[in-house]
Amino acid sequence: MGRPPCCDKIGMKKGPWTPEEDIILVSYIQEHGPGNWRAVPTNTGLLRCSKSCRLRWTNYLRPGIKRGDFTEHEEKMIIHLQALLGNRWAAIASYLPQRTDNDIKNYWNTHLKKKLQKLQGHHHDDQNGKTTGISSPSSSDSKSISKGQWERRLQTDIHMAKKALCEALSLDKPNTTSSIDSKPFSLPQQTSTYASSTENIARLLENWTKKSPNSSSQAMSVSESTQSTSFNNPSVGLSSSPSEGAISTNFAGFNSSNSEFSEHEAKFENGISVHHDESKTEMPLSFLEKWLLDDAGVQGQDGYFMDMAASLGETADLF
DNA sequence: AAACCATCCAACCGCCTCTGC
DNA sequence: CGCAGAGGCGGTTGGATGGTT
Repeated sequence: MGRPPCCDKIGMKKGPWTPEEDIILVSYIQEHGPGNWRAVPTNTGLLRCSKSCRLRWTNYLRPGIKRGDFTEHEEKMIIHLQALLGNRWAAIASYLPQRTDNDIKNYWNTHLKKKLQKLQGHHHDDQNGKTTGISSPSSSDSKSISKGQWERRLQTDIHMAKKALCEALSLDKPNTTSSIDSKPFSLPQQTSTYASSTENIARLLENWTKKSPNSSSQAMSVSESTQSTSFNNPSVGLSSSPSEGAISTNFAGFNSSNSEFSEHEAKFENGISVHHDESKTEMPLSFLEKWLLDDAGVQGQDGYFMDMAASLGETADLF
């Protein structure tokens, strides 16, 4: 409307983030926690708008982000969830805590959409144009879905989510400290998530030093000014050195004060797996994952899920 | 080796929702 | 209740990179 975009401010920088900026941002968030993004540029001196800072954090610097190729398991999850939720990438991302909504969106647009379109075309040839593609609520097919049907879907969606949560909470591992409030995360998780962040920074610095060797010392002075442990050591988060304890504690406090992250993690602590290592696909399926991936399970639901099963069963042929 | 094309993905933009006053 | 500001989200863009001709 009348309100100018925040990035219209004079002097605001745009474009790719430099490692220096990343370090400043991470250092600030480590100290103050994410949130109050409006204050970030003013308090850090970053010439970035609040939105840009938030985006950079959530999509790139946030701990626990897994980068690289999507696993087959993740692909399936995305396809199923997209069919279920439509292009609600943030919602889909909440089921894949290691991936950002932007990543999922990009992956969908560049890989999965094409894959499914190809498949859809195939089925059109095979079955005389019978609608066999994914049944996305946001797709053109969804226009034929009545409002009532859509509401039922939504209700079922909520019901299933509730059920999943209940089951996850009640059937959860007996020895887990189910008290989220007492201590949200175990230490290894913290260190591991921190390691991810550290690795992000380390990777950045690595690339950065290749490009501009002179600026690395600058970066270190920035990071050293706010924390004793250097960011450019990827092993820091994984090690069990005494100094790591300080970092872990730091990030423990950081996590607990981080509504976005801690909430995100807490959501998945019970039942819905949170794995910060690369062995995610090897882990046993959670209830929800089973539900998402098991077409037979889907078929037991109402008409929507019958439709889902029909369409998803075909998408499953992809793999 | 150079030009062209396709793909990827980080970042931006604009709209919507939520919250506080 | 209405308004304004901040955060969040989804769509889109454009630069970088890799592959092909």
